[in-house]
Amino acid sequence: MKGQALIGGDPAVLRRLNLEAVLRALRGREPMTTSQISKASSLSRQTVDQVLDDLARLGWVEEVAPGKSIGRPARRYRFRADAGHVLGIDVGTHSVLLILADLDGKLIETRRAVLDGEPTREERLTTIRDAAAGLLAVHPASRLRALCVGVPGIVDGAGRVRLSTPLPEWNGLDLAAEASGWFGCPAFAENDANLAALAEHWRGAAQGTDDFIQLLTGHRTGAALVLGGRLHRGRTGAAGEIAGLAILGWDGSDLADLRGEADTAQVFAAAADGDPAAVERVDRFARTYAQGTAAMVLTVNPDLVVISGGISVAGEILADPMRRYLGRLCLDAPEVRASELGVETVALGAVRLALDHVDRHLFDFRSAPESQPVDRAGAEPAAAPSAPSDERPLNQDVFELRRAATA
Amino acid sequence: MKGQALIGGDPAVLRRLNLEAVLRALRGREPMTTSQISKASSLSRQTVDQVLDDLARLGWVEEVAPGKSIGRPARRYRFRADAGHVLGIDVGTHSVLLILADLDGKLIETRRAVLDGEPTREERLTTIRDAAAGLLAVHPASRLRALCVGVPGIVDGAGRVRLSTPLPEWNGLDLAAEASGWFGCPAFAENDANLAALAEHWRGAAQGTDDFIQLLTGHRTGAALVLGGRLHRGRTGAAGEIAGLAILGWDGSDLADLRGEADTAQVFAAAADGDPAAVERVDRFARTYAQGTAAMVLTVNPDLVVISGGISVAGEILADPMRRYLGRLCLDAPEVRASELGVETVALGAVRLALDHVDRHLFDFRSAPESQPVDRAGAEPAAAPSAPSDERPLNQDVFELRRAATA
DNA sequence: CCCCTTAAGCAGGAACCCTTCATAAGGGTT
DNA sequence: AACCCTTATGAAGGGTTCCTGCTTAAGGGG
Repeated sequence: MKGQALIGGDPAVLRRLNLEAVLRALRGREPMTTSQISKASSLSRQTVDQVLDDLARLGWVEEVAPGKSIGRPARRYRFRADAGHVLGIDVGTHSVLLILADLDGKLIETRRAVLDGEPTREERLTTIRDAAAGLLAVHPASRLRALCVGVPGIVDGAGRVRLSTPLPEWNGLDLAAEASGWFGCPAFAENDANLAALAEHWRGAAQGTDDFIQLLTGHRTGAALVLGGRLHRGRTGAAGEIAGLAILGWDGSDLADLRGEADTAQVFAAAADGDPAAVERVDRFARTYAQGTAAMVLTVNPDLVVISGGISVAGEILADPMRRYLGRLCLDAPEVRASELGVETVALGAVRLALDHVDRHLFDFRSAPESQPVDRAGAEPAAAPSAPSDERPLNQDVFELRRAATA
Repeated sequence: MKGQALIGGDPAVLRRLNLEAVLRALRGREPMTTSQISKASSLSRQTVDQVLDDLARLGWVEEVAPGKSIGRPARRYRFRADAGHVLGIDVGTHSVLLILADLDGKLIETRRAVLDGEPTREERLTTIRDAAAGLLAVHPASRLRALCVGVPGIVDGAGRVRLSTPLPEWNGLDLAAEASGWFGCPAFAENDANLAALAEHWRGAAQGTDDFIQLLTGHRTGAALVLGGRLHRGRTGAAGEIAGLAILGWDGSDLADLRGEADTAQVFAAAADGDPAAVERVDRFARTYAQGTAAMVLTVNPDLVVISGGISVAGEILADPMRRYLGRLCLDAPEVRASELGVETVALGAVRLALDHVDRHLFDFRSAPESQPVDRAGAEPAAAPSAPSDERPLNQDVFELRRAATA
């Protein structure tokens, strides 16, 4: 039914499976001893030992000093989060935010680049690329495994910019293909609201929730959907564009009234102090806001609605009336939370998306023909033991390692 | 991240993987020779031979007469679609439709049972169970592997009836648990609109489309969502209940006007003949209908909207104005098609859901801890070679077969 | 009746995993 | 300091699975 490959396995597939199992056990946790991994993966200690040996030579794991314990000290291994880096990029109209992170998602370094005036398509690209190159130059030992660029506008599944009002010069640009030529690593492009949703799911208000709606309201309002734990983009990446339905009022004055960022915060502050006029304005905003939201909530019946973007400064002042109105409009109202992630949200989501790609590649023992971006892997870096090559299946690497060892 | 088991593999896992690969190659196709399977699965002919031997002894495949060809005639094998049956049940207010199908989804037999008056909870259950038992009695050799019951109303993920207006006596009933006690096979319960969507995806207007909205309009209007090729139920199974938003008009008179089934067909016929009053009524209906649909379309941005239920008799007479209005309301309007499946739609979807369970069990080489229903498998049927046991992993069966052979 | 073509069957070899037993390396105790 | 206890490490043996190469079998066509 799906594009599931029919291929069944050599014994090598088994090995690959076990490489993955061990890696998965080690990933994101404290260093573990061989025996602990053996228990966790239900493999024999012997096998784990051999697998760890391979992984160590490939550079994916590393031995650390043994811990204190009774009996003979056990060797401990940790996942080498520094075996690769990923880059998340948030492109705004006048500035660009870049985050470099390791494979555990720990932020290594953040950088901001500014763009004055009205840059051309190429100028914008070059500025971003140069900023990224500068950031990478500070960490020369690292190997970039994936990057993701967030764009305000509609981006299709292949990473082409379909329609961006804030960045008109990028309309029609095949951004993913462009960026994958930069550093010889897979590159992705994605709508910024979608990335914000990924960030909330990862480290924000939507942790542990697999079905939620992410509202993003700044100068205009968009929404992103996470369903079944996965981003739902829709046919052309336009899922969540409910503002298109005039009757729901999302383009009406009730919303515009509160969307100028300068004024907004003051109104919310006044409402918090109990100023009747401000309370009334917020309430009217919430009623309209809830109406459009209800249409989406009734459609997908999510667990949660996250309010983010410039409007999220309101916090409970807005979330509270939203709860009230949604409770009236929906048979089965979801939770409502305001985002607490800051300006780094979108870039953080881009990091997550890049990491997802790395994970998919690491942990899908079938050759994973799924949605790989244009991949000009460039020259092989001579397979130094400390620099795992990226776009080949694990078992192939092991195979070549063996050959080299026996020669 | 997901509940992915960490288990890595014995050599037995490899075997299981290859059993599945061969089964998958054979499934739903014409009989194949060993060499053909070898090519399709990229396993060696030798291995395929051995695997086929196991599968034959387990009753999953069968040798058929060799075809005409040059050279030594090759033995040919086919998937034994009759190695098990599934049952799909559509429960209505006054009647119940049952379909028995084989593992290829071929319909074996259909039966209808009627229910007069206002049966109690138990009476309705008993009537259905007896009808099913009668149907199964006609095919004593078959082994029932799963069944699914479709219910008009909200059904949660565990198969409990949350809220059913047409079947009030079933409110709160744990239908899946109830039905899984009937024949010692896994049983599922699901909302009828959801099942209709599965049917359309399988053999109806939505073939080949992985993101679509299924509208179901009879006496009332509901909707089902298929996203990413999978049913999206929502938190409490209430996804698609857009009628709850009054402003969209789905509870208003424009729709009620056309929903009495007796009258409806006449109006559509008159509109097809060009009667201005009828055309006007259909157009007004379509406008309101499109408005509620647009809210969902803008939310999920699907490829297709399927119109089904009593209203689908309209065909193009309704689909056409729907296209027009959706085109105005949506930035990115999807295709619109009227269902052409008949009264068996829901029962057919129930068959599909039951088959999905069988497939998942057959083809997921990990022990598949996912969403298994209450499973009182009952007494083991002494493992006759022609009656594969169902709720155990394939490789365990093979193992026991080996043991018996060497003893 | 012989030749050609294709399939089936039978070793031989390699990769992988598991179990078992002996050995090593610490800490605590006498 | 020597001994014991605990736990980890290392090597050997056995079993399963898969692949490759070779020989044998079974048809059809000249």
